[in-house]
Amino acid sequence: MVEEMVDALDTRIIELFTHEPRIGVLEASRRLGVARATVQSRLDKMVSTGVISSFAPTVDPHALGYRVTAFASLDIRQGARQSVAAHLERIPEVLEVHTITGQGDLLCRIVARDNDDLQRVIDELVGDADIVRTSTLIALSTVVGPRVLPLLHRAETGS
Amino acid sequence: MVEEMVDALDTRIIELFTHEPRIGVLEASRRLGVARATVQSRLDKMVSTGVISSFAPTVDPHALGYRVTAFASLDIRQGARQSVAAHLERIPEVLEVHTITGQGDLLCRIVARDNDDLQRVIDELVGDADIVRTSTLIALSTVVGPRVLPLLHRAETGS
DNA sequence: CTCTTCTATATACAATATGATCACTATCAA
DNA sequence: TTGATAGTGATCATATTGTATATAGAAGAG
Repeated sequence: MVEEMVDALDTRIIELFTHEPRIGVLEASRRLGVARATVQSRLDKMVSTGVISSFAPTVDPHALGYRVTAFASLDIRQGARQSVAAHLERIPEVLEVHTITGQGDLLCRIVARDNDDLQRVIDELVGDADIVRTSTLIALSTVVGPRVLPLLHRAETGS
Repeated sequence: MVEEMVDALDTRIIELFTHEPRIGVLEASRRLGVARATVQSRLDKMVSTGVISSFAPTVDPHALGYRVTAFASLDIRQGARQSVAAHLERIPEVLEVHTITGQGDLLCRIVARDNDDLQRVIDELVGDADIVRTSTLIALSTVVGPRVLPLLHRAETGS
């Protein structure tokens, strides 16, 4: 797969739909001063190349009552990655797991309703015998929210 | 703010729009066997309560050529959190920053085009004199993708 | 320089979805 | 019993969509 290029128009389209997702293609084309078909085809292209991976609604765990976010780094037994991954996948509070370099083997992003609940989740997490050691960092606050728009600007052709 | 409840219909609506975001409210109501106004009002409610935080398109940094994801934990000088946060915010490759408990003070999710580029980003990152120490974990692979649907099911009323 | 290809544009049209109501019903709790 | 809340099914005018076409300009290959 080759690196996909985006230009200023692509960026503007994504920004517009990021801020006002419900406007529709026609209204977007009016706002951007281009033809409807242009917006249409740009969107299609970005979806097909994977730059836009989805238009799925973003669900906020916080609003669901999951107020605590934590990062758990797990040391796992040699060769047990597959089974541990399957174990983690079964826990809904585990939102994301990465294999990593460095001291731990896996880094998980987890959420819980509160600190007590976090303990429960961690207990469930380490309930796999192949997990040797864990260390947990609780996220106290979010300083820079999840974002990609600045990156998109940097990736833009000619910048 | 009170914890927001979701029921099975809410979950099905979100799932449907997650898998086929472009179907529209009418088609969704047909698929789910409920009235259009019901889907409409459920969506409106979930947006207003924040359960659905947005319908923004999801941009994939990987497709933009940012193939490396890393987590950097930063120790910062006492009382410099504000200025460091501002510094980090200026770096597009920094996608997310959390204040954390434990050894580090801040945890950042960063991306870069490749390993060399990651070095550049880290150099830029630590270019703030208030950053005392950093340790970086490179994400080698994603074992469990970012997800919230399983959590949504757990949060569902009566489960 | 010329040919080819790609992209954007303008326009058209039928089919469909939207937003906004409304009246009616069922359910639940006080 | 009385409200209050939610879902239903219906209507309506209007706007958007999906799809197609022909054209013009720009960029790249030879």
